[in-house]
Amino acid sequence: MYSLKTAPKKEPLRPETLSGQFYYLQNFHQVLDSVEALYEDILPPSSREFIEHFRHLPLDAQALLIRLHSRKGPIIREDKLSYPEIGDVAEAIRLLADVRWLQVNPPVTEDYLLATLTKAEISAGFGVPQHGLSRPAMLATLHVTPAEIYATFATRFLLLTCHEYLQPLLDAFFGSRDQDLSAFIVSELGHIRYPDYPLERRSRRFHSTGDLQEYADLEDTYSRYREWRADPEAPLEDLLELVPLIPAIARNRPWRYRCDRLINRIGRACERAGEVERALELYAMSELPPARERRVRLFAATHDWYSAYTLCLQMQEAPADYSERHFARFFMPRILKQLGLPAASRRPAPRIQRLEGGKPEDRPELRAMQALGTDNGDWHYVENWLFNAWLGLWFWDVIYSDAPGAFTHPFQIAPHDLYEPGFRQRREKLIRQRLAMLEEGSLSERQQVLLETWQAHEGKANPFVGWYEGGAALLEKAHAHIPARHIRVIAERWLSDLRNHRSGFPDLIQWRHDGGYELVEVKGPGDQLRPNQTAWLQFFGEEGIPARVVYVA
DNA sequence: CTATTAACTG
DNA sequence: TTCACACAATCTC
DNA sequence: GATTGTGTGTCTCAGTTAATAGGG
Ligand SMILES: [Mn+2]
Ligand SMILES: [Mn+2]
Repeated sequence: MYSLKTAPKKEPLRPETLSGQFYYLQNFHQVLDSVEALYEDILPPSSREFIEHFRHLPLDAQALLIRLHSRKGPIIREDKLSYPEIGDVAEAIRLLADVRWLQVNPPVTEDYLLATLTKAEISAGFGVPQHGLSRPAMLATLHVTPAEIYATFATRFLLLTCHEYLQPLLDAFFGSRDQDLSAFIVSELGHIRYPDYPLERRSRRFHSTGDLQEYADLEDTYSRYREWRADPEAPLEDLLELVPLIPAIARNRPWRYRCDRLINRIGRACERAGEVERALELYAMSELPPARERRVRLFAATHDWYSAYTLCLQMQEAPADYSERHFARFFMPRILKQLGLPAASRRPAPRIQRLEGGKPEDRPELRAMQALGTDNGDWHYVENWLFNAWLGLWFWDVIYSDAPGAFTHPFQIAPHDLYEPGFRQRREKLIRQRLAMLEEGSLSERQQVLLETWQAHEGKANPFVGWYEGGAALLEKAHAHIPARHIRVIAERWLSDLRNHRSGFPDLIQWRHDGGYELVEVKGPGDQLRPNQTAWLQFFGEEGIPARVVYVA
């Protein structure tokens, strides 16, 4: 792989000697150092080799590789490179090509090459008219081979081929694919301020080379699924090819959720294409709702009432979440009827208040506020913001406390395991303390805690607190009007499933003159309660928390 | 020719 | 990419 | 009424540049 001529120099590049214009290379070296420190023994051998050889490349070659990696690609034209800080780009290209991390004029199909050419260039190069034609229309009439393109244009076409070595390093560093090297810049420029959390004793999110491989396979398959979705012409067969690529189900792995979500989405696509058997197979692999609901519906649609009954019964007795509980409750009577079994009596429909008033062009929530009037107190349109902000502040220190595998790099908005099962269990002691604090001390002391937390962290990126103007005042009101017991039981339910229980709160809240409060969910015509809203409303009813639904005509 | 969009940058 | 929502089309009861 | 799918607004870090679409 490495010829003598390009054999590594003895001394690796020392990133601390880099000047500011190589900021992006400094950042990448930080990634390498961090990943080596945390995951040295489980990195794939090819990635370890990559690191070793990368460190020994000359500065220009290192810099060019990272510059190219930050481009969209996949094909990049040499004549479009303008990097004054890199002295000899041609030499850097030669070095990268020598170690096979880069291909010059690679054997790819012509569409990748054409994507780098402008309409004017294509027109001039191949004599096709460009005026009045959209790009797709122009390309439709054009038939050229890659060889012809290479012969026609003077520039070289570059393709990075080190993705398979580089990606595991970035996966290991970020722990997910939703961030890239731009996180360094965005943070440095102050566009995003991250919360403070402990990084001194980092613990691993990946525990073996297999873990890293499995996660990479999942994400690669996921992006192929997204490509399939984006193309309306793509045949179902292309999608079905992905199914065997989905990693063997990794129970208790952090990426189980993403895995099951991908399975559910492919299953849904199969349903739309009429591939019921395929869909059933896929859903059977997934534990994530609505997999079981879809199976019950498909059994029902094919009149397999016995299978529908068996599965629906399992859902009823051990619902994975509110949506399964909700579905089993309303769908079971239908199945029982088909089987000739007696159905339990229907629950009475909740009483709904109908309101009229407000300007018809306004949003239903605003119309309801006007119609409800302010005789008993002011209304505020807070929806999910209020309780998430309140609880997000109260549990701020818990969320950003040390926990196994929670924090691995400096650009995290939340702990990696925020929405994973076991989030509470891993922080049980602290959570109990914070819950107990809710009903200890004086009202003003607790209010002080909230306000100080707001002031200390205002503006920092986080999953729950939106730092809106006037938000702190609303939270003070909430603290004064909502009894501590109400907050505590809401907190318990919120903590039990942060992903699902962070939404579904009622639209409006009223601070009543009598010191109390009331929650109101507004429904306009054509809108109905969603399962997560029903779940909270039912919970509020059980706990004696004042909440109702109003319908705006 | 102008408005919109995508890519790129720090 | 992700929601939360409004609304339309289609089918079933 | 139930179900499913679609579109919309919101939110993406902010600012510059080049390419494209589309109208006159
Ligand atoms: Mn709402
Ligand atoms: Mn509503």
